[in-house]
Amino acid sequence: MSFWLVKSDPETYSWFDLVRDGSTVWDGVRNYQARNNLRLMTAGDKVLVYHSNFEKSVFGIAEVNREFFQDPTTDDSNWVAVSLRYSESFNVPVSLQQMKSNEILQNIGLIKQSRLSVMPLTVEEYEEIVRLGNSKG
DNA sequence: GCCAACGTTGGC
DNA sequence: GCCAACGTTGGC
Repeated sequence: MSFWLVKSDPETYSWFDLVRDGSTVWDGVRNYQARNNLRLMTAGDKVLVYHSNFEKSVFGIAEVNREFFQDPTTDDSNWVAVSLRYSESFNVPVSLQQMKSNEILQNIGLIKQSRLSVMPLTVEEYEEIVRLGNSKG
């Protein structure tokens, strides 16, 4: 099993939309590096969902429930989508600032390469973010 | 709203 | 194949 972090502009599609919908097609990715990561996802992989822009926090955990397929929003076969299923919401969202000041998380793509929208996490990084998200208040 | 970082495009 | 110009993203 692998671990990932995906970014979304909450005005386009937010974590709360995923909570409501139960699952969604993660489409519209138009960056080769992000696309390559989508192609590496396998069913059951854990995916943290981050809001860019004004919220800048990880809100919870989703799971890959359908591996990559042609992005339905384009006929261009370069681009793929996956389907994600809601898994669990954090007690407290984990902010970008918290992650930046955490030693374990110094090398995550979110900090190192702020424009990449789909990135892998190590198990240590994944578990640290989940730990922060499930801590009390 | 500004700007840094980065990706893409196109002229040569 | 290089690189300048341009567009987009996202943090501040």
